[in-house]
Amino acid sequence: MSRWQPDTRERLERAALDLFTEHGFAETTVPQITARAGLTTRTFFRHFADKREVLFFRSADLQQLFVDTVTHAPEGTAPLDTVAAAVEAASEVLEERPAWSRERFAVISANPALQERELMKMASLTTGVAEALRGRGVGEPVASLTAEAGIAVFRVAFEVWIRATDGRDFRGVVRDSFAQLRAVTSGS
Amino acid sequence: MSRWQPDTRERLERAALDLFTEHGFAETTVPQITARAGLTTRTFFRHFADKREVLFFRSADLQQLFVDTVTHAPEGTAPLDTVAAAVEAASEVLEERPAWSRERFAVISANPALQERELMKMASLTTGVAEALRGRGVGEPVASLTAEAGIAVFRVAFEVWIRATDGRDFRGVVRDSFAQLRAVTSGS
DNA sequence: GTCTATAGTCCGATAGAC
DNA sequence: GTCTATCGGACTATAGAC
Repeated sequence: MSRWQPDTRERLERAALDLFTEHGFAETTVPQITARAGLTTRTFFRHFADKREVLFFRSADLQQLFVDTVTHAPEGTAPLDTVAAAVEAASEVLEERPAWSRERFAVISANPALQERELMKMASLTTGVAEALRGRGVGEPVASLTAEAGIAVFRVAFEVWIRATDGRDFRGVVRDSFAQLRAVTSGS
Repeated sequence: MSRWQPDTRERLERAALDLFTEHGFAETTVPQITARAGLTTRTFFRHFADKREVLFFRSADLQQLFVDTVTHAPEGTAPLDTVAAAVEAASEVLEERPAWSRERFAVISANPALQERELMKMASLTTGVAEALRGRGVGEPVASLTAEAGIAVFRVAFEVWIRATDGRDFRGVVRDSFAQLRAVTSGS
């Protein structure tokens, strides 16, 4: 048994999300977060590069899922279809803890600094997907364009899904969104 | 004659970009910027919400151009074509001061915090374009999807253009990129 | 784990433009 | 008189250095 609780990261994440929800992101200080988790300020910055990062360190899992899904799509699958499969696969992550997803979304929506970080994670997702596509032999700039379009659909579908009150499942929203993207780009 | 020089913002912008280029963004302090411009620290924060914003306050012009172009496109133009026209119109802004565009791009590329802010401005651009599309009667989520796709093309085309050594004009890169997006989304 | 620099806020005072 | 822009300084939290 270790001298420290093994779930330090998770406790900090939980304490932070609770405090951000109660008092707002800007109004919560790092010492307040660590006090609630029974740790020191220094410990916080050992686990997270900055105060915002505590809400985002799980996005690495999502990126891994996207990259794996694109990489292991059946041979011959069209580039955009591999990305569509990846975005649909995200439903597993999102629908696993819907309450957490919503709470987190509410906090981020209320703070521009957090939206910036969210956009950075999306950009990282895009880069990862583009790289995976190049690994399948897709050239540039088609790989980047496909990744950008796919992540754009993810962003729009996520917003539709999280705001929906009727409990539509994420996969369905994603399928509709991809169909709409194809319709929009088919003219001219 | 006024007690203050009238071009405070511009002088701060110039001093900041010079110092960022010479020493890097993180290594440059706000007092150094204001000293070079002959002003006090406090004055900097009156003009810019934070240190990063000094590189971005001109993006409001670009957004206005995008919104106007979409809004005033000929009646009956397909949504994505109005956005394509807006992205092409950006060439005027970009090719007006190419040296400044490149210097600015180099500074932003070297710093993640600045990339976050850049992404935020792109998101704002997307929101503005989506709103303009809704003003033309385009419904949701088609308006958002079209705006996202168009700005994605802008982002990719800008990178291709700025990295190009052969002096290709921006409009041509944009046309090619839109054509590639259409090709990518036409399958399946 | 302590110490410190810098970003960024808040208070007020002042001075020219209109 | 009102509006807007400058300056001064004290203050807190973040984040990095040691």
